[in-house]
Amino acid sequence: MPELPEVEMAAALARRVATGRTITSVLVRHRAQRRSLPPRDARALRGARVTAVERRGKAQLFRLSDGRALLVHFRMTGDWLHPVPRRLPATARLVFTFDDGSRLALDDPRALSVISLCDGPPASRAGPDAIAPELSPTYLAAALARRRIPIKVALLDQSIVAGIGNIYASEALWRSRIDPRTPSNRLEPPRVRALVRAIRATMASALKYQERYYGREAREPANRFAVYDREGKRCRRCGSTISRIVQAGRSSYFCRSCQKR
DNA sequence: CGCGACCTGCAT
DNA sequence: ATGCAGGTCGCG
Repeated sequence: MPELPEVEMAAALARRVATGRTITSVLVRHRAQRRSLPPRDARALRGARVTAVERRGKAQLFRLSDGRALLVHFRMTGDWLHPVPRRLPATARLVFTFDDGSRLALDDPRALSVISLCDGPPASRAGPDAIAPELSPTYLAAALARRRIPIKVALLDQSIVAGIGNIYASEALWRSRIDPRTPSNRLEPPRVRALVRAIRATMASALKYQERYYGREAREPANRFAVYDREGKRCRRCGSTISRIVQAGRSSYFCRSCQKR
């Protein structure tokens, strides 16, 4: 579930559980997670106190009182599980135990999540966060002018904007009426402005959705997305049929009649 | 650039 | 059985 809004909610949960706590043990249950967090690193986490949990794009950063940091990336299907049931679900790939006895588990059916221990604040070449004021039309226009990749592919590039993934890229382009195939350097300033507004609106509404439904299983509104995964259905704005194309190996959904190049 | 690899589960 | 999935990296 993890694009910016989902990670934001997950980070808030981790913050509530872990801030001010000392890690007493780290259990790594899957080989894939052992690759990024080898046993010696898992052991080296014992006794570390978590001073803060931050989010940068889709990554979460657990700051430790000794200056080190734990970097967590959910990739495709990761999420936090809390509280952790007595009987661990098979998909619980890693479990933290804290000094107050509480536990926090990384739940990830596909086990693609990455957790790694850094000596200091990790250097990142991520662009501005999708909900940060630094994502200005001026900044984005300049970044887009430097390439000529399709705008949908540009939105997935975390070094341009951090936090947007495959779903919200399609959603933001639909909102701003931009064809996902438009070369990034051919977007005129007014359309870049519209795109920035659309990104913010898309993230805001997803955040609102997350606040309502995060951690609950049932009752997902069927109309959550305007275009994502709606191939063949009707466009809510103009009634035409939603198309699916593949860009950079990922599905893009859009309305050919109201999204223009 | 696109494409497979990394993993597992789900729908067809 | 096949193909697909909300992400990223490294390869040719």
